[in-house]
Amino acid sequence: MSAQEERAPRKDARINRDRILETARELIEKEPDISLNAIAKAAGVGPGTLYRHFPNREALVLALYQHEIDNLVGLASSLLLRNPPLEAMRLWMERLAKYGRMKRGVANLLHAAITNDIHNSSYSQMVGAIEALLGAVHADASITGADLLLLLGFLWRLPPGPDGKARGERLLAFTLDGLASQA
Amino acid sequence: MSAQEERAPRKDARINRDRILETARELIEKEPDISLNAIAKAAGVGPGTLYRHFPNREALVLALYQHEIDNLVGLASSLLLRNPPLEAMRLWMERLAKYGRMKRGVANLLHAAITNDIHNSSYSQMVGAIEALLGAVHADASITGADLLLLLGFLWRLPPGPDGKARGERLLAFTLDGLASQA
DNA sequence: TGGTCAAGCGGAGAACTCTCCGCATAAGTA
DNA sequence: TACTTATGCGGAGAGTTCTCCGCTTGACCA
Repeated sequence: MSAQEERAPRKDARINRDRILETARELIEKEPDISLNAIAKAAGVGPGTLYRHFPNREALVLALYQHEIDNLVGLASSLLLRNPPLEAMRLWMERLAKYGRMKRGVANLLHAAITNDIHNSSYSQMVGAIEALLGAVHADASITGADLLLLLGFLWRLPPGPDGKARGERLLAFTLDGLASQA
Repeated sequence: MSAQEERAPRKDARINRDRILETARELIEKEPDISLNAIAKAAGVGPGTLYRHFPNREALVLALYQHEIDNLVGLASSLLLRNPPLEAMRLWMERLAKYGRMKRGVANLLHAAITNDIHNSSYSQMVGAIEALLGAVHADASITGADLLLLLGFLWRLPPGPDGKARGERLLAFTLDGLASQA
């Protein structure tokens, strides 16, 4: 039972958090490898404050891209409304691939979300979206949503450039064929 | 043309390299996250020396496991001699999975070899082994050896424990089904 | 409005990775 | 053997990640 009452955060804490995020967005855009200390300084807070809000670089980047993850998650259900299941799956994966290619940030953050902290909410959202797609394709899949997300990890480890794109497309086609043949 | 004569390394350099490797093998066994400085100190060399021989942690771990990579590469051809292609492929992948599970080192190092340095010899050896297996399964595969190695990356990103093992087995079966249905 | 106290802050500092460069020395040369 | 030189060595130190803890302050209550 014991529903632990999470007291709302203090206002200054919220302000600091927002300032850090805003500053980080600008600085990381310019220079992806900028140090967290430098971000803290630019945001006008101490390093301790930054690290309290975001325990490591990945957590910070994750927060930066939370919005885009939300989009991706929402996309799954809307694709399912308008398309046959396999087609929805294909379209969704292509969008995922696009994120993986464009923003290496999304890439690493998803990997981090997957590996570091299994109770991470972004991770469960993503798994949920995939489960929905997978369930539409066939009710009793041999692999789970989490399995598939892990498998799709290749999308954010592709080398940059047209070569990487081609490899991503081949592997995606391979994966979809596998899913289709199970249906 | 210009075949640049690589002069043989100095004897003391070779000795130091070996001492570092030997020390690293012992220390990393006990404590995987031990600092490179600590390894250098234990090996009786300065940090600079360690970093000259191995530019970063991954390069060092890669050197430690070079022997096991050689084994894996050799295994591919001997499996092909004794088994039908698909079975050889299956057995080889299972061995790969075992390495991935047992030694997280092999894991990360392979990832590093794949992503960082495309001209890395361990990487090309592995791709070669996979090409051989793939070629035996079907002459005109839609995916390349490098593609498949990238796909198999899930093997060294599995969570530890029985849960991870089960997931690995499911994904491996999925992958093999896909390869088989292309044959 | 003043008092209480937990939430939150900042920065000193520990530990680490990796680089740079002056010095030592192994390996060729005469 | 004595000389030369470029290969390799070591460690100081710059830059980074992340932690710890004493101090500050916002939020709630009387």
